[in-house]
Amino acid sequence: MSQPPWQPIAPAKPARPAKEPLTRDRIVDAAMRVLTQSGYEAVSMRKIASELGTGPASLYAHVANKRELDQLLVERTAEQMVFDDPIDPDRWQEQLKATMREMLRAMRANPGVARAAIGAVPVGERALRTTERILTLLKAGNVPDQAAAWAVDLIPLYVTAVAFEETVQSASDWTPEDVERFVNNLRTYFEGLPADRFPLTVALANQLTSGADGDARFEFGLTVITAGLAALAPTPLTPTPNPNP
Amino acid sequence: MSQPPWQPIAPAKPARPAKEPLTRDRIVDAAMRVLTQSGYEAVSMRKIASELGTGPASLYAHVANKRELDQLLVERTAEQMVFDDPIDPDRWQEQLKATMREMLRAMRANPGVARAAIGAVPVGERALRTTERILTLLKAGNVPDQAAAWAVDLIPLYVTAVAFEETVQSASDWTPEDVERFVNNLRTYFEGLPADRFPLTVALANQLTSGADGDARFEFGLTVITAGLAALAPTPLTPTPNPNP
DNA sequence: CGAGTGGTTCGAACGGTGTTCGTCTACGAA
DNA sequence: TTCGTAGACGAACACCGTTCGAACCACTCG
Repeated sequence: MSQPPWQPIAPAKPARPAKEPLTRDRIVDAAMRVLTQSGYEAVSMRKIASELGTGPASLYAHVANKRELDQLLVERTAEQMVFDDPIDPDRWQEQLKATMREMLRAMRANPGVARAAIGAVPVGERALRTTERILTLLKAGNVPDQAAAWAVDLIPLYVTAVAFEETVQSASDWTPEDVERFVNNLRTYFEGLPADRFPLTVALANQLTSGADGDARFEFGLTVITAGLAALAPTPLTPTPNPNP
Repeated sequence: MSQPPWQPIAPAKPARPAKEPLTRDRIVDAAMRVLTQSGYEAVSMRKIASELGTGPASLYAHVANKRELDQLLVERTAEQMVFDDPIDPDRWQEQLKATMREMLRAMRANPGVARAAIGAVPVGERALRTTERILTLLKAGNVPDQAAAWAVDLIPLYVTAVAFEETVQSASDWTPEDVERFVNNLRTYFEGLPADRFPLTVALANQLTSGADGDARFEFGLTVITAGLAALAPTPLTPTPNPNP
């Protein structure tokens, strides 16, 4: 009872005023706090509970299990994605890339949530806006319906996989120097391979180990996927000098 | 000293006859057994140890930690991939797809290994052959060096993500009927959305929920990635009826 | 031959995890 | 006021990865 009353300045708030009872929202809030501060590995029922000043068993009245809580975290992350750029059919490829960049940004802002997202079908309110936006952009690009629908699966899968990969390697408490040393070792390892059996791996050792630091690889994936989708359009609307009937 | 001499009946056995000592290989063998039988979640140091008739502490003389063991499982899986198709530059796109299919096949044969593979850089002997093969195929397709090098990252990432997604949803002990029911519910959910805000999601509800069963979605990803990579070639060697200068 | 020595084996334990059980409490309805 | 019930929660269960320290074993060196 040492807790002060959490009344906001205006007491006319619709929510409960004192000794705030546990709710789903408060639990997800606490989980997000732990997630952004300490990463996914640290998000345990115990830590969330202690963050709320209670025990782990209390959470189970509002959340079925940790998987469900993970799903809620994914939805929270989806809610943080903002797509305010009005759709311009002529720039659909660039806008699709920007959409994917925004998805990655939101996932990076909540390190570790990708792990929960990779197997989850997004059915939440805001995730649907992402789906609708992707479909609209692909429609603008004249991509066939079935292809567009499957792209709705492919695109989040790629973005999530990239985010997950990043969190996995950042979770192993490596310093940037460690990463650089590892990459250097990897390059010299590639260069030292028997050139008769792995000629291209040896020759491209530099390229293989470049871009490990940041976004270049992700941008490459964006380019590949966007170009691949564009190639599925029966009549390309892209600025190709192609005077089609 | 109560231990009797462990000589077997026939002393001419080629393998070690008695009380086989722990080795890395035997540990990985046991881990693979657990993995294929019970999935990744079940692969614990304790279970592996008891499979070998010992305690978990014994493993640490041969394996640094569980992450290293995971890496070894990934390498084992990579060793199971067979690429005996001689490279034919004219069919590089189809052969690239076949390579990715083989990667998925091997990962499916070891359910759960994808989870260990998704954050791991493949440096093992056999994983290098995959790398070399991908590079060779992309070279045949006239893909630029840096693009080919990054594709070596992109392609396993996609295949692994697909495999991981599959294992996640199969790990949640759903029967095929459950999956079908879930997909049906999802479709009616999409169909029932407000059509003014999610017009395309409603209209494409059927396509969005199709192909959940098997390989259609994976094949779609292959097509997109391959086409996207082909588009990066400065002078396309693909059979496109494009009389370019 | 005896003494050391360095690597394996492994029981026990530490500190963590998700989850369940059963008790208790507090509040709205009757 | 009493009752019923939903939520809170301490305690416990069955796991997990990992470490410690003692026994053990096959060697080599003196």
